[in-house]
Amino acid sequence: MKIVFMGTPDFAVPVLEALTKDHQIVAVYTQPPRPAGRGKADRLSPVHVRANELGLPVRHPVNLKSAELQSDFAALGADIAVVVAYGLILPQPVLDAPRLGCLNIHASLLPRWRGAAPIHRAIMAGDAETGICIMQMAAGLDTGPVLLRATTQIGAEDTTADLHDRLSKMGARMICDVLRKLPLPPKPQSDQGVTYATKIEKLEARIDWTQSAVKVDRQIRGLSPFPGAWCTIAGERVKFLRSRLASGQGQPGHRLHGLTVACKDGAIEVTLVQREGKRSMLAKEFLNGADLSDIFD
RNA sequence: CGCGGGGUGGAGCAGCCCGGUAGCUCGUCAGGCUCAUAACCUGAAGGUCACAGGUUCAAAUCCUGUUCCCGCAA
Repeated sequence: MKIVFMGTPDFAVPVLEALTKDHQIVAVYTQPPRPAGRGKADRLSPVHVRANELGLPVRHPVNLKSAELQSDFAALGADIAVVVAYGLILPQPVLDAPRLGCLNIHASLLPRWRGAAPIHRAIMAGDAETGICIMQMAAGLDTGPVLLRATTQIGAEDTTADLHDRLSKMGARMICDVLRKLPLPPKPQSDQGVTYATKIEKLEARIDWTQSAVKVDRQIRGLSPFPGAWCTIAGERVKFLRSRLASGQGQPGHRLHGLTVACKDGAIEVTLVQREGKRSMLAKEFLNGADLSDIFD
């Protein structure tokens, strides 16, 4: 099939790669290069980079509001568009342009966690499972009818990075399935159980040790690796990237032993950390180095 | 040229400001102790101190350039 691919971050890359095997990608749409990272230099999106490597034509409009851009899109004559974490609202004319419409890969069990950060939110909420939904795109935010759905368990020590990886691969496999089996019966989303996965704010990353151990643990795992939950130790900012619940009691923020820290109730054990200016390291390695303050805040 | 931290035996760090025998916590290897252990004791191996210049009697340490890694911000 002739496919238009629309996506931006790493999550979308495996999907693009999978599609190129059996289909013709007539264009790749992605977010425009923006100044990012350390230098301030314009940086291409991960999808943009991969598309270049694959020799695919890339388009990166700031939005799709103009009639001209919309007719350019329609002129591609695609059978279908596959959209995954693109980051732009698609106007109705765009949704209608491909012969078979637009399909979206969403990393949650819709209608739960519609929106921008479904993986982070699922972990932070302590969900036992999440998954992938492939839906026929409609006007609203992640409201379209679902064509294919699959679930995966969220392990007690899973981080967003872990799930992100797993779900990305699932999505890639599933979209290929869907394209092979079309047409599939669209199943409208329930209007019960709708929740929204709002964008992650930097402010959410600061650890508050007066929260329960369960919440702190979910926060650490949910925000790993980005933006990374953190606190300060003797004035130095330290990110915690993996953790698990531990036994123990104490003053919130006080280190009980190793990297086991007391919360409001119970404690958590941090297993992967990253100091400023350093790469991430196992708790064991971290503990070999500096002698630690006993109070984290 | 957005701000900033760092590259020291296999790992994590100290030493650098105030140049002059390379140290700590682990790991590894050998031996000992122990019913046993991620425990303990003894000993050993292992480092061109990122790279290249410069200053100096002498540079991990001071100066310059290069390169790689990372935090903030976006």
